[in-house]
Amino acid sequence: MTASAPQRETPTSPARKRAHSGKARRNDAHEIGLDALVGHAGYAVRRFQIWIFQDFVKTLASVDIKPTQYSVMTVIGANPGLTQMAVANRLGIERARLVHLLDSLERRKLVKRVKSKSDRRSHALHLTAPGETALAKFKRLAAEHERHVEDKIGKGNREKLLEILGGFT
Amino acid sequence: MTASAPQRETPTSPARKRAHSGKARRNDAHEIGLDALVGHAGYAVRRFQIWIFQDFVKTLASVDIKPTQYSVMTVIGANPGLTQMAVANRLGIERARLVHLLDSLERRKLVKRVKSKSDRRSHALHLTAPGETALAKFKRLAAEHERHVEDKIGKGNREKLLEILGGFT
DNA sequence: AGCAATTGTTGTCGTCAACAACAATCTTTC
DNA sequence: GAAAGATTGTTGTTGACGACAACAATTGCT
Repeated sequence: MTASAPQRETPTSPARKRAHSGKARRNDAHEIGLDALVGHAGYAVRRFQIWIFQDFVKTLASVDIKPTQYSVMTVIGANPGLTQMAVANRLGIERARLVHLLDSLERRKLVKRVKSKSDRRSHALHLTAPGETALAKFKRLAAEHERHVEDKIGKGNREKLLEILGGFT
Repeated sequence: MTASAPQRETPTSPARKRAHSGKARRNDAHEIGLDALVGHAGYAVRRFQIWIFQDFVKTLASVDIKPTQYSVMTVIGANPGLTQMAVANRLGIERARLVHLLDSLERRKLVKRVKSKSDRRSHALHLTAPGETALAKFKRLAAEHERHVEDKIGKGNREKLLEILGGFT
C-alpha cells in the first residue's frame, strides 16, 4: 500500500485548477483530463457500446425493435425449434428475462411457442409467417445501422473490430 | 449464406434414452448458428463489454470498486476541484446519478464535497488523503485487469481497439 | 429588481442482470 | 417402478442504471 509520497499522481500540474471566476464553462467537457481513464479498454468499449446501442434503437425505431429482441428473433429464425433454454444460453441472457422478451414478441405475433412433443416441459420456438417477413425488414434496417457504424469508425476499422471481438459471439 | 439449422432436439423418438454413457451433452450452446448476428458490431461489442465489465469487477472485488466508481475517482483525482456537473458531463452520466455515486464514495471517505466559494450552488470535488492512496491501489488493480484484456484478445489487438475507439472517450 | 438559467438533490419510471422459489416434467438411481 | 434429483418455464424480488421531472438555493442577465 504504500506510499505516502505519491509518485505520479497528478501529472496535470497544480495550475490545473480551472479558473472558475469568470464565465469560462460552456463545453469544456472535453477539456477535462481523463488521466488514466484513457488507455482503459473497458471505458472506451462502454462509451462505444452506448453509442452503438442508441444508433441501433434509433435506426430501428420505426419498427420498435431493440437489440435484444432483434438477437432473439435472429437466432430463432436461423434455428427454428430451439427451446427457451437453448436460446437463453446461446445469447447469454437469463432464461427468466427471455420469458418476458418472448411474451412481448408473441403478443406481437412475431414468434410462437409450440409445445414440444418430446419434452413436455419445453417449448419449441418458431417465427410466425408475419414474423419471418418482419425479420427480413429488421435485417435491412440493421444493415443500415451497420453502415452508420462504418461511417463512424471507418469501414476497415469496423471489420478489424469484428475480427478482434469475433471470439465473443 | 447461412445454412439452415441442423440443430434439433431428439427428433421424436418414442424411447429416447441416451443410448450411450451417461454424461449428457452439456452445453451445445455454441453449436447453434447465429446467422446474421455474426457480423453485427453491436452484438460483438455488447458481449465483449459484458466480459470486460465482469473481469473488472472481479479483479477489483477486494477493494469493492466498480467501473463507474473508478472512473469518477480517476477524473476527480486528475482534476481536483471539479463540480459535479463537470464530472457528470465528462463521463456522460446523469448528474442525478452522480449524486448517489458521490454519496457512496463520500461515506467511504474516499472523496469529499467542498462548498465552493465562488459559486455557492456547487461543490468542488476532491479526493481525501486516504482516497488518494486508495486510488493508487485501484489503478494497480485496474492495470492488472487491463493485462487480462491483453491475455484475452492479444496485446496488439487491445491497442488497435483503443485506437479505433479512441474518439469515444 | 425581476426573470431565466444553473446546480445539487430527490423522486419516479422503465430497462436490465442476478437470484430465489415454484410447479410441471424428465432423468437417474436404487 | 417409485423415490430422489435435475431441468424447463414461470413469477417475483432485488439492485444497478439511464432518462426525466420537479424543486430549493443561488447565479446570471437585462
